[in-house]
Amino acid sequence: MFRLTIAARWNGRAGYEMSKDEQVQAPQVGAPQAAESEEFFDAVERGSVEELLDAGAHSDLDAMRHSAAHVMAEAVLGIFPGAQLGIGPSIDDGFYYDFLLPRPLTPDDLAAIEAAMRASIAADHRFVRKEVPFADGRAFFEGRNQPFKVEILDDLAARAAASGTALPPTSTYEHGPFIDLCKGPHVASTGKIGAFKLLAIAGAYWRGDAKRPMLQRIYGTVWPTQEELDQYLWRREQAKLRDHRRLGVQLDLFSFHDVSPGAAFWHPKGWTLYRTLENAMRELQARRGYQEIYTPPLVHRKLWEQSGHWDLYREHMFLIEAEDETFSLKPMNCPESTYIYRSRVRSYRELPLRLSEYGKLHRNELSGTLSGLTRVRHFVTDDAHIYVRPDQIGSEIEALLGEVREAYSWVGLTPSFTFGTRPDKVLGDLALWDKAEGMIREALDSSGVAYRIKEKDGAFYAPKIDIQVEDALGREWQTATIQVDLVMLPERFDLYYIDEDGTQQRPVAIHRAIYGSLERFIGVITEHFAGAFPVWLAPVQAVLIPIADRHLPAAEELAGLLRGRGLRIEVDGSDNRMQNKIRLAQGQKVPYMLVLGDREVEGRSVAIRNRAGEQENGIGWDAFVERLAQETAARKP
RNA sequence: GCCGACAUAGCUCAGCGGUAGAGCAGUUGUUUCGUAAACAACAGGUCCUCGGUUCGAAUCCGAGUGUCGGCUCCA
Repeated sequence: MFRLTIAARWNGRAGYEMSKDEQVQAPQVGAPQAAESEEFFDAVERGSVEELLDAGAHSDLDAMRHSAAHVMAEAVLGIFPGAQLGIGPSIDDGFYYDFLLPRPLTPDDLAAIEAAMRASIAADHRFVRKEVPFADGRAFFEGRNQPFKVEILDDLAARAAASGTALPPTSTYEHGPFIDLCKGPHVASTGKIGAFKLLAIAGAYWRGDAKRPMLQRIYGTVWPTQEELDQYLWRREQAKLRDHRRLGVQLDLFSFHDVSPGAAFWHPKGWTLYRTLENAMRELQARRGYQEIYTPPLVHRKLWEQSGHWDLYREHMFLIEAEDETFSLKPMNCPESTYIYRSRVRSYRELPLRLSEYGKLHRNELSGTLSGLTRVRHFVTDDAHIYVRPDQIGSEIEALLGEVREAYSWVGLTPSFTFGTRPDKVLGDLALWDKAEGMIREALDSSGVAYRIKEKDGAFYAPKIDIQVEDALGREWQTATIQVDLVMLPERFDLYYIDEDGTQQRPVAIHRAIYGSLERFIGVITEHFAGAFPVWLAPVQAVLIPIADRHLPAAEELAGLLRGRGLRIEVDGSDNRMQNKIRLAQGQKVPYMLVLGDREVEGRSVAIRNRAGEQENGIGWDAFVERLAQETAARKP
């Protein structure tokens, strides 16, 4: 329920598939009484989708949302009699409907549509389900000039023919003047639709296909009561306050400029955060037997021809001509690491060989997809390529899953795992793909982690385990990835090692990133923490606040002690009043404000205020230095 | 890339054919203060860029760029 409409941005494909099912083939499940159960309202308040499902009320709210979509379509047809209807499913928190209209919609149109919807709801039309023979149904929608509905029906017919089953009857729902192809379920009558609001107009390709017509989609939200609608709108406002793009400006972390779309300019505080994350990972990697490398960002096209990127990834690469030769800014680190692998003959004793790299990557993403730090054209991954013997794959993946869990515990995120299988366009022998998929499945199963399967979601060179995290608002982000590559690096670059028996053997390459892109990871955790980063990550860990000028030397002295331990400290030596200094530090979400006045200077102590407003007075300097150093080292979220 | 919207001071925004505005931030001065805003003065703009309409354009129209909401894509 906390899930926002904008969540569709990160979940677009799933949303679309759900909508198709919804419209055409979802089984009918109804729980009409559940909405009144106490569990239901508790779950709404807690915002838990899972609990809602448990309470059995999901489908009832769903029915209300889907019904609201029908009422909206009725209103749109009233205003644009020739409108052609696409699909109109319920989604998380609301609904949408797609229309082909003679002109673009304006915000004024939304107001008019809302008014017409209110009239329909006030009229309390009953929803009536009807089933007619397929041919009659098809003729009906054809006669009404609804080609998209006819297409849906034809698809159903084709599917029935393919599976040898009988043509299904056409099911429609009718309320008042409006009739739609629909499986349901719906609420009993339009009057049962609660408080709603239309939220946005957007373009959407018919059936999600960029080659098909662009329809106009109207998003709306609907809730059982006005109060719940108001709460939802309030949560949307709150979500905007923790948007990393806004916090990036407020906290002086980074900025974006039109001279380099899709690439962040990192300010001192943001870069501090960035390096702190990077160095924490370096520490983990040193402990886990990695060796860091660095390879050139600008590479000749022949490398990409050899790796397969030229055929399958070129559209995402920035190309550069120099002296009649074509180079590319690297979109991935992987191929170049093979040059280091091949720089001498490798023994089986060296494996696993774990080469990590913080490589600067550029990918030419479509301009319309760019979005803050979470979708950029330039970024850095905490990448590594691990060359292993085939028998080491299982243990290596298990170790990697442990690394993911450790790193995510630093920021209090719970990773969830997805297994992405072979996509349509791939490199290499399908038998090798089957083998690699089998290895991943085995490792996942033996490590005991719960995982989902996403068909055809692998990379073009390897199946993969993707790691998603939810931020504090329940939105899901893809960050880490673990890929088992039998093809691109080992085969295409002809890698081998000398085995125990003196024979040449092919290694397996595991590609992995734990934060994924540092940029995206920082975007996610900024929203997760609403900018209030934990002590170990905060760009400024404490601000020292002298009450009057005469306390400034003592503040500088304490700052020196803290900085001597590598801690990140600012002294507010301005002539603002103490109250204002505290206000500014709160606004910057600094973990600790240390006030020094006459009492503190005399006793070499500080008055500590944390950003939650909690107060501790008379803490000795040495004790505080020790405490902050320990909290920093602990890397607690 | 596609559909739509938006672009005014460092930030948040008002102005919407007739001399460019506010709050915060900034600078300077006064103030030296005990847990979320001391007081005053000053300064700050190619109203995104280019072109058009008009006696006159921040304002209307067109193109470009960027951003935002979606769609498609997403290692």
